[in-house]
Amino acid sequence: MMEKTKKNMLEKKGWKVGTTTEFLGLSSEEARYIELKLALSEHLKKQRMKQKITQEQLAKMMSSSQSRVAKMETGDPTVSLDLLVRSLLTLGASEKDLAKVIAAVN
Amino acid sequence: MMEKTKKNMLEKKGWKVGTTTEFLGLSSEEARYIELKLALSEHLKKQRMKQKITQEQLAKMMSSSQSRVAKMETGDPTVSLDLLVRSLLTLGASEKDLAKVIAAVN
DNA sequence: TGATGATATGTCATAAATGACATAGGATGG
DNA sequence: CCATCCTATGTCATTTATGACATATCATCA
Repeated sequence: MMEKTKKNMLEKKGWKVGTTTEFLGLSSEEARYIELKLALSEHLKKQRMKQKITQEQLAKMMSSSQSRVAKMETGDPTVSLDLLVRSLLTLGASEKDLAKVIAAVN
Repeated sequence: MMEKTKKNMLEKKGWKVGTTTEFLGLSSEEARYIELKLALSEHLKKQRMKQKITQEQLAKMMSSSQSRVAKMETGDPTVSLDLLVRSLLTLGASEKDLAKVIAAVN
């Protein structure tokens, strides 16, 4: 469950989150959507490191840039789910892998 | 597994897919990414209908428009994963629900 | 110390996605 | 037949995401 400090942390990162009350209510779609992205974000970083690949290399594999990969991994709000998923697929993730990460969010 | 006719169908819908050989090879990331979107797309339509909600109503719930919901459900290539996922969350899908749909893709 | 490699942050022009609107197509009842 | 309701398709101005670049921060090691 998300607490107030998490909301602050997210806003510091640049996320535009709704009111605190709404935010603290039983997970709005918005909050859950953000949590989903962050979960994929973390997983991406772990997977990339596990494979001993640099951001630069991953960027090249998917025709992106190092800076964008960095943003993906730091949970920058300008990064889309699309890009996160494509990154994971590029790293060899299976549909089941993705599903596992997503199912673990809450 | 995707066959040639599927590639044609996708291109008719407006998807820009790579070469046939690449496409028919063991699922490129691109193809898998597209299949993922289509799976969510279909699930969205099913869920919305199951709940007896019109595209117009769903659109209002998520501050979108009927035409965009239609595009989501018909697999229009201009629709993002983000929007598909947010739609499903709006319809009350749980993370496990999403995971299930994704895990079933192949 | 500083040099080197990796990651983070800021900015920007371009590309892509979005909501909105108009309108077409389709089904169902009257 | 034709209203009425719903869905699909096309288009477009605006918003948002993207790759690219510069530069900053950080860690490791000689």
